[in-house]
Amino acid sequence: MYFCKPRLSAIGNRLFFKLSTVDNQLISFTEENYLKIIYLLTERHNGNEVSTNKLAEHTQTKAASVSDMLRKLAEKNYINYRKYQGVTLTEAGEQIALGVIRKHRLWEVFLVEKLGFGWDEIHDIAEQLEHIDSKELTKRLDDFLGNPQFDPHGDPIPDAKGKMPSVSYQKLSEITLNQSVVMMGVSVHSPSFLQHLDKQQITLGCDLKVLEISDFDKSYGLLLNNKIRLFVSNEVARNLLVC
Amino acid sequence: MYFCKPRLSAIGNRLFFKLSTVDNQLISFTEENYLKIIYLLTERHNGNEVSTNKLAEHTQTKAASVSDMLRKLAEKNYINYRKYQGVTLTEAGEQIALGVIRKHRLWEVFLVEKLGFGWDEIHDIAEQLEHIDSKELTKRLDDFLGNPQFDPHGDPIPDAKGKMPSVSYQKLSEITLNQSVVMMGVSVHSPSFLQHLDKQQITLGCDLKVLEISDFDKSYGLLLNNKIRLFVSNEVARNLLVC
DNA sequence: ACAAAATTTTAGACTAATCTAAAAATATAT
DNA sequence: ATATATTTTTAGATTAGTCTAAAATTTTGT
Repeated sequence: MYFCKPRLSAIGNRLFFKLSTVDNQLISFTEENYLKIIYLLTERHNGNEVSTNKLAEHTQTKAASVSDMLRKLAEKNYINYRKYQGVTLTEAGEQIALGVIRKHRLWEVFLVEKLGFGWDEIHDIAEQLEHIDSKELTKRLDDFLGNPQFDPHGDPIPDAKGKMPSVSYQKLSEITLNQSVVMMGVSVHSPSFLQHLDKQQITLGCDLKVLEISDFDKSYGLLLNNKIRLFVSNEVARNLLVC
Repeated sequence: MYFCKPRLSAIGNRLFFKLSTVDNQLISFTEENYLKIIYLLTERHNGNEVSTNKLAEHTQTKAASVSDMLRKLAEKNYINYRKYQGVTLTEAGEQIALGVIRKHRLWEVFLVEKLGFGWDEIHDIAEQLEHIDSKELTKRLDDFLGNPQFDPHGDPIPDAKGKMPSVSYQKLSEITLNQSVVMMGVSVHSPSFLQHLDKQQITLGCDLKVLEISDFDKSYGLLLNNKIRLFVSNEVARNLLVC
């Protein structure tokens, strides 16, 4: 039999819950999560600082816990942190975040393409798989999947060096009357939203022509794949990414 | 964006590092590991109690830590524990252990069959993947792999209900002169042992005929696949499983 | 510009899982 | 059979990550 200490590891007296190594720095599972969330929220806020409260909301912890963690991440030089002013990632922090996001999105491709999961079922599983620590595994998985550039939600997959494929999506809600666009992604990944799209047969890659924009509620009348008439609320239109 | 609390979860004030749920009981990552190791050591010791020191050795912790954990696992009724007398698994504990072992071995098949890893490279990665908590994922992975009964080391894979395929392997060291056998598994998974076998082209499923057993050191002279003469030490012969 | 509201940080406490050192129980050897 | 050695457990401490409550800072509204 051959065992090894798998994901808990004691360094000196210190217990780390799942480690990965970047430049010989130990990164805990929890730290990876914070960095990933900071990356995604910064991206969503066009590069602006992310606030403690926003982080508390998305890590599902309390602001006090976030403050503690921010102090720690700042000490390790993963984030730029001025008290009360929110945070952004340093270069080092961004590389770690991109590594986690890369794994998350590759696993999502695996779950959909190889195991036949729906795009509404994969998030929570990928949330676990994204922390598996093996460079070689990530590389081989990437090759096995055919080096995909985008995940099943249309999100770009960073390459091994952390470089993101460039994307220039617009929201469907920004598209004007009679324009034809291709559905490229979603900006919300909640199962209920994705299932709503499934019901209307709106899938990645489908054609959408804007036939009508309601004056009343800004809902959209669409022609799907030059065949089917359908209507989506403005809420849906704001979360559909097209080009 | 859609986040969820992935693998750390607070119940009341309690922090769990990675949870899985069996009968609504929360099982931490660490508990899963202890149960798995108790299962494997009990199996190896023909159903006899496992000692605290043996567990400390295999969990890579100290005996004092093991004692603490045993108390906890006994409280939750995962193990039968009489102080100073070692432990065995209860039915509940065994089911959890078998679930972890099932995932470990399925992932090993995936790593070798789909990603092209060598059998000497997969243990540490599977050690992480075995804790991914999703019934549906395990089921789909199992189907994707063609419902394998054995992993790349020849170890049996328990089914979804925890039932192990029955195996009746013998050690090569128990085989008598001139017998022909098929290589079915290994009882040690260390990379160095597996690489040693690779060098000699000893693989799962190969034919081995015992041509010679040295009086001096009990090493074995073998005929591999009716073609190649080779010699293995008694140490190797004891860890090759055949039938 | 200042008071009130909101946000963020600090202080102090808790849990899981570990540790070391010491005490208790069991096993071994003469 | 008893002293010694080994193994196991207990006691007390530590760390990461969380919590609540209170204090500090920033933002907002008049």
